[in-house]
Amino acid sequence: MATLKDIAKHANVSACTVSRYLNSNIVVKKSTEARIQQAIKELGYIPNVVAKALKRNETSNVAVILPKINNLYYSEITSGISQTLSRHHYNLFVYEVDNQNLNEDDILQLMRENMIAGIIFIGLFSDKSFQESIQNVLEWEIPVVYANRSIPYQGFPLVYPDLVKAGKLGAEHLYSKGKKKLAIVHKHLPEPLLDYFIEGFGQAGNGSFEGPLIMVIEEGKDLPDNCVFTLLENKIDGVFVLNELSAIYLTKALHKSDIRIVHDIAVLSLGNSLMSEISTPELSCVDLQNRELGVISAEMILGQIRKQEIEPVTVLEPLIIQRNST
Amino acid sequence: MATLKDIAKHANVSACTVSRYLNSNIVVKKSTEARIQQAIKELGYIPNVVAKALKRNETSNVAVILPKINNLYYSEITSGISQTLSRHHYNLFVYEVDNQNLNEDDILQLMRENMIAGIIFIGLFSDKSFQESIQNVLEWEIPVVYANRSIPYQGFPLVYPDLVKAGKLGAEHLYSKGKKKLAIVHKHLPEPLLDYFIEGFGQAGNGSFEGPLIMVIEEGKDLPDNCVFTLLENKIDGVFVLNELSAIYLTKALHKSDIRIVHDIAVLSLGNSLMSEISTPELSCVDLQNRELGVISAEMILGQIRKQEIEPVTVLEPLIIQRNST
DNA sequence: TTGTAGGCGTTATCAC
DNA sequence: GTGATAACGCCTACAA
Repeated sequence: MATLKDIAKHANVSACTVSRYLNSNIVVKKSTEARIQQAIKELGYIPNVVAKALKRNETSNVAVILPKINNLYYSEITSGISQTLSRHHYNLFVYEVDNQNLNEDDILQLMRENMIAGIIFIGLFSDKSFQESIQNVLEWEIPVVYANRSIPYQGFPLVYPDLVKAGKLGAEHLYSKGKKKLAIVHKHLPEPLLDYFIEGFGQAGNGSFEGPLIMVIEEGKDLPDNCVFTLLENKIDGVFVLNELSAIYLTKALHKSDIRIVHDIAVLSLGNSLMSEISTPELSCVDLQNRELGVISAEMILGQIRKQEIEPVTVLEPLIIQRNST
Repeated sequence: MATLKDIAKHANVSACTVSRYLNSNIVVKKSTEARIQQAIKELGYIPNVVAKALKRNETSNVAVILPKINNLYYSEITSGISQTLSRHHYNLFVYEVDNQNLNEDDILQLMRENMIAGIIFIGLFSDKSFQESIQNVLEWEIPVVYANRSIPYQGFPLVYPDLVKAGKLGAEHLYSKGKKKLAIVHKHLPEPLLDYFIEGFGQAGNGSFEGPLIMVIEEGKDLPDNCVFTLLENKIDGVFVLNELSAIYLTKALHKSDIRIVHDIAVLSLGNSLMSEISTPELSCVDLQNRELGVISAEMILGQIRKQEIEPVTVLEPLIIQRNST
């Protein structure tokens, strides 16, 4: 395969002239340019990005670390990242950590070996090792973004949806439909995250309503135990399910028990993937803007790579999507 | 950052000894090994994969080219690929071509610049430029797999589901439920692909039943025009929808028209993502084994990279999944 | 069992 | 405007 040197020889210039011309670092004479262009065409020159990376000590590769790519929640984000990176001529590595025998340290090792230009972590790392990994990443001083992780700022850039606002929007929406007794169903959400939603509920209705009933889904289950019974017993008429899939299962369970969705109990979901749209009834939801989250994550990585000042924390505004379950 | 040379110096050996030791090309003396290990630990050595790639003229990076990552159909396949590659210490580049201003030639250029070890194409490329791209790939002689593209063998490895079998299974399933007049609904499927299904229908029931009614969904629409009306008019009692999303929309449309799914019209879907499971009613489907397809694609790429003889064409056996729509 | 030296393809430095 | 030279970090004959 033709190299820069070959081009140089063929065009009767030095390799460095070709290099600088291609990287538009210099202006060359018209005649030189023509000869170089012709050589490139004739020899079918393909630049070697690997050699370039070695010399420059940086690649154009960004890695996304996520639990699972075959999950619309994560793949929406990833698609936003992919689109943004590609527009800036960066490549995207994807690493799934769920499936595989990869732990956080393995991943970091891999990143460094491959001279990754930046890393976007999506979702939750196992909390035990999280603090240590963070430490390693910070020491390494590589561009990094934690996407979709609603935690206090600890020295690395964050992008996440405003969960308090999500809670508030959700509660307000349900109240506005005339619902009085609300519940939150969540799938083993860590305490601090859940608290954001509860805080949002508190803000809705100026605190004049009582707090929501909290119901948790055990690991490996689709719904809380005795879910429908508990809802009825507590005379709940509006449920905010903090997980799209569970929201769907809930509507199924309610339907099976002949409880009318909306009229008897309204169900509001969180996240706005295709699943909400295709389920029956179509789910109203609080849209967390996942694609946008991906786009912003990528932009923040690129900003860091280019040594620009970036906003350390970006909080996205959730949106209410009205469909047929509320 | 510590390099191989640093390790060598620190361990009082030559760089080449360290290199060969790390690549397990030689056995070194116990004492040497100990010193090297210690040096690596003390200096925190991270191998530079980029330099290695330059020297060896090959990377461990495999690229997946697909239309859309935020689509369960493709992301299931991708997840299978990711898992397999990671087990063999290969990295995965993902390129979306749908979203972006990337055409086939841009992609190929990118692949070559980055010294990609192999490429997996998922799904359909625009047919105009497809033949040309193929030509380029073949000339380049890089490992490549076309996944999920049911076409005749043209010199490059293929993995795809047996669509004739899928059609046969689907028809047999519907017949076995007592359905007599079947229809196929497809979303602008290219002629040859559609013909596979029709052939499969022919094989079911030993040709003693009449051929299915073919209904096509126009670009940008969810269902064929006058879909329900046409089904009723033709007294169709079993529909095989060759697109999961459309199958869901069809059940919705039928429900809206007060037509009983299963009893009046059975709906069979193609593909077995989470969507089939969560829709109402839960969709029976022909499972195309997408994750398995990804796993095999990755294995075929790895086989080629390792210069092993590989099966040029792998055809996957579809499976019937019985749920509540048939 | 270990070391020496050259080169992979590119870019940066300095000179002209 | 252009060129010579060295260097990025690693691997691999070949030599010892």
